[in-house]
Amino acid sequence: MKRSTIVKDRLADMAADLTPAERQVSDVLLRDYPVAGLTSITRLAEAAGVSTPTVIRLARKLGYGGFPDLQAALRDEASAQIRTPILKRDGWPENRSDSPAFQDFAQAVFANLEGTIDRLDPASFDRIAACLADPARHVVLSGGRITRSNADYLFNHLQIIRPGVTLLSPSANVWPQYLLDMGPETVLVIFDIRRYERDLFRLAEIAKAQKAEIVLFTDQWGSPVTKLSDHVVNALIEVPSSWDSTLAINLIAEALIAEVQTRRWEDAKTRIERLEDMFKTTKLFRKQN
Amino acid sequence: MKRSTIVKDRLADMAADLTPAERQVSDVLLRDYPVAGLTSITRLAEAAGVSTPTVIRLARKLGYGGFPDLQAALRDEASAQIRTPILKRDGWPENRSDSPAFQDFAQAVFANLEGTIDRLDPASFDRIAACLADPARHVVLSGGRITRSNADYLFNHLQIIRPGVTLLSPSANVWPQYLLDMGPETVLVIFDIRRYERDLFRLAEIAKAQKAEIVLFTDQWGSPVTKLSDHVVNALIEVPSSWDSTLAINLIAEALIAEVQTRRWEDAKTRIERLEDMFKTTKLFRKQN
DNA sequence: TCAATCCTGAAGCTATCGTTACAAGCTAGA
DNA sequence: TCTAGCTTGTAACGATAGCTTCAGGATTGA
Repeated sequence: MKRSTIVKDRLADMAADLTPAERQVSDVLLRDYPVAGLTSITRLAEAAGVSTPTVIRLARKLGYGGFPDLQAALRDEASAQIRTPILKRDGWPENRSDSPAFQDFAQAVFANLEGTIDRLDPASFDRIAACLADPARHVVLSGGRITRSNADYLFNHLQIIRPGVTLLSPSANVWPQYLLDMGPETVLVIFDIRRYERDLFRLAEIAKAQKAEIVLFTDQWGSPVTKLSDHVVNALIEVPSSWDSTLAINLIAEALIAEVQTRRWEDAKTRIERLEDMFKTTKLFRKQN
Repeated sequence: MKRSTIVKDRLADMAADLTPAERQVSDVLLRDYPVAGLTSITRLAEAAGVSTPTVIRLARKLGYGGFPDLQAALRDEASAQIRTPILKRDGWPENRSDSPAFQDFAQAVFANLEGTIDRLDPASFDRIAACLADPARHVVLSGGRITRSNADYLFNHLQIIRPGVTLLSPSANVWPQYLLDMGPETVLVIFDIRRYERDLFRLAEIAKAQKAEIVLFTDQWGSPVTKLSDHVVNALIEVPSSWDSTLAINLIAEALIAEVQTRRWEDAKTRIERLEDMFKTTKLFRKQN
């Protein structure tokens, strides 16, 4: 019989050959499997009411070199059990000829999206949506070197849904004039992932001093702006590339757009209809060219 | 702020106050959470590439008396996570109070991403990457009302990696001057999802007449530009919202960026280093403000 | 009852762990 | 450029873990 790599199976296989004291250890292990085995040998022995050598003898009987080996096996199992299914999804299309690099990349992105949703506080999401949906508030968006694209994306949609949306220019030297008009009714949305940008921090500082409400989209480590922010979205951004992936940020941005749109459906509807009309008009003009 | 008993939450709360080395530890912990923390402090430190005192400092910062305390907390969490019945582990993180709308949205996005990857022809992906990585080619990008953000995103990154990248202005009336310079060495990247834009089609027509190679990012139904394009990426964009989700387009764009970067690593490396230098210089300038 | 065998824990040893103290290195601001 | 403060790793230390040895105790069969 080939020896199973699963500790639980080995315990079952050897059950008949175990001594009473060893069985007590086995019981404790199985009661909170596999985490129970992840303490020190001393504590495990105490929990089972036996001595430490007994635990070692059990580990050896199961085919491990010693207790640390057994523990490593248990740790691997715990890890495998806890990992969310999407990570180890057997759903990855077989018979595909994607490069391993592409597959790794895609896997990482999925893990990031999942992890980001996992960390997102639903209540916080609601509050952000409420800010952005409030027509009385003025929304100002700003991003950094890379994240300006994300800011642009959110801006692009928000602007269609509601009035009073401004995208700050990437160059910081024109910001002061916008800062002039910021007050308690302003919602400042900042995108700042590593490497965090000093200018954005200063922007947040001044805006905060003027009582603006700050929404921050950042990475898992958190921009310094975090401590100035009223609402923070932490997105996972690491992928097997020398670039960071801002896909998770866009996911939340899109979800917010959908939510905001729902909240102010009546207003947005007419607004969009008017917009469509204008586009049609523009097109007519162009036909003359 | 009441201190959460969940290590993950504490990490998130403190994220902004962590030092770079501590962040590395945090990273390792979260990557295989919570099991990664169940080794010895030495191994954890090694895995994170830091020294053991750093791990202890992190543990203290999170409010634990020392590493063993932190580890005990992690073990409890691992135990709790594994004990929970297989609940709805399939797919959605358990015990979350997300609105159904948000869940539906996220589910749809995941389905879109998977479907998009599924439809993507690896060979085609490679050919597109080859075009974009070829320094002899000139890359021109253009998007529509919504997709200009996607074009901007790809532009933003490509520009850092390689020279000869141009983003067309959203206003079609300045396109002709760019069209003047298009030839067989030009790669024109067009983003066009419903509602497809006539201007983009004309742009493609003229570019095609001048022998430019055309790469098209579109939706599952296919923009009219398809018939003029040499390479087409069809992304799924439907979500339960009155908006379309361009997340799948960004996924492919990001994957392409990673691939292009890999292909021209040597060149890109020095280019990025020079860029970093310039940014540092700019910072020095800014200090005078 | 006795002897042979097996089971078990106490005691001690060594390697490793977790911790502390301190100094070098780095960064930010003047 | 220089200084103050922060960050980080090195080195040294007790404490603990994991392991070995060995002897007491239980069990079994004659």
